[in-house]
This record gives sequence, structure tokens and C-alpha cells, in this order.
Amino acid sequence: MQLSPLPRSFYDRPVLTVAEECIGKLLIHVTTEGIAGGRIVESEAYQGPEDLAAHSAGGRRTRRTEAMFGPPGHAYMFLLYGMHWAFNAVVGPEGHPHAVLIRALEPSINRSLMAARRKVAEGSVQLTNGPGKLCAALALDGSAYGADLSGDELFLADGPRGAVGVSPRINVDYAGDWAGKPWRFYERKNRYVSVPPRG
DNA sequence: GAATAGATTGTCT
DNA sequence: GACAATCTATTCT
Repeated sequence: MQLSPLPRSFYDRPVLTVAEECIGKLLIHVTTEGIAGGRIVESEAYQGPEDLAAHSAGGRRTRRTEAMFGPPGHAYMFLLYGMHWAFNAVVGPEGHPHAVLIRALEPSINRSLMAARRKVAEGSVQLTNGPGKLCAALALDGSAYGADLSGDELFLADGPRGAVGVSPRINVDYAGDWAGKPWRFYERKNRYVSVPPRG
């Protein structure tokens, strides 16, 4: 395993392919406090404009969704419920508002720094088992909006890959038929997955 | 363990 | 003014 950013070509593919291949990859954020990161163990695909669960549903292009319409390999950050940030990787060619939501990490790099940011015990599952939590642990917020993922501060790197499972997405019941799409990917038997699937 | 309510703010109608 | 791809504390069983 080495800590070099994945090439932009990794993101310039169908969103379901990228979401599935994100499992096991390392998400890394370097700040003045130091480096922090972990293995991605849960992700979801959002395929606007036809996907009603995506913020870009119906081709809505606003200030908030602008990054989704840009070229692949950039960060799409958004604030939800007024207090939590979530991190997405923009996927697919420019003009196609697709993104992969990173829902959970397994802390691996500089766990003590992440534990301090989250104010929970190092080694606790609570560290990164949810979109808002992992952003807090990595100190990701709106300032990372649109960041280039091929830079050396915020990027994905190759990592050991485990067995991947599939399930419907979480908390998108409002999306009608799209809510049932098996567009969530997770690593089997990993305790950091936010919502353990049945079985 | 499961269910529920409250927090809190940028963005859109 | 309403709502959101959530988290946490609290209140049940």
C-alpha cells in the first residue's frame, strides 16, 4: 500500500463501478494538524439527473450542486440537517451530475488525531461509522468543497480490498422507486459499517 | 436493544 | 418559511 492519489481516470467511469471499487480504498486528508485517514468500508452511488435521491435530480444545477456537474475527481461537500457535513467524490464526465457518497471508514492513519477531533475513545466504532462522523474525524467541511482529489491534501489511495456486499441506500425513502435501488456498497463483516445489513 | 425528539444552518420555493 | 443523503441523548422496553 502506498499513499499516492488515485489517477483521475479512476473517477471517470460509471458511478456504480466507482462506488463499488471505492470499498477498501483509503480516504486521506492532510491538514496542518497532520495526516488522517481510513479505509472506505461503505459507499453509495448517486446518479443524477434521473436518480430522484440525488441532489442533482431532474438536472437541478444550483450553487449547492454545482461541483457535481464539474469534471470527475473532485470533492462534493454538503451540509445536512444544519450541522453535519458529508463527503462525496464527483464521478463521470463533466456535465453528468454523478457522485459517490462515502458513508463510513475504518480508521487506519493517525487514529489518535481522529479520536481527539471526535472526542470519543480511540478504537471506538463511533469514530467514523457515518457520513457526518467521518467528516468530523478528518476535519472535512465546506472549505473542502470542490477540492481536486488528485492533489496532495485530500485524495483517495489504493488499499487492501475485502469482500463487498450490496444493499439499498440509507435514508432516501423520499425517492420513491429509486430508494430501493441496490446502490449501497459495504465491506462484509466490517464493524465500522454504519448500518449492518441483514444476514 | 429499539424508538423518538431535538439540534441548527445553508439553500431553495 | 420549509426542509435536508444525520448524530446524539433520552426514554422507553
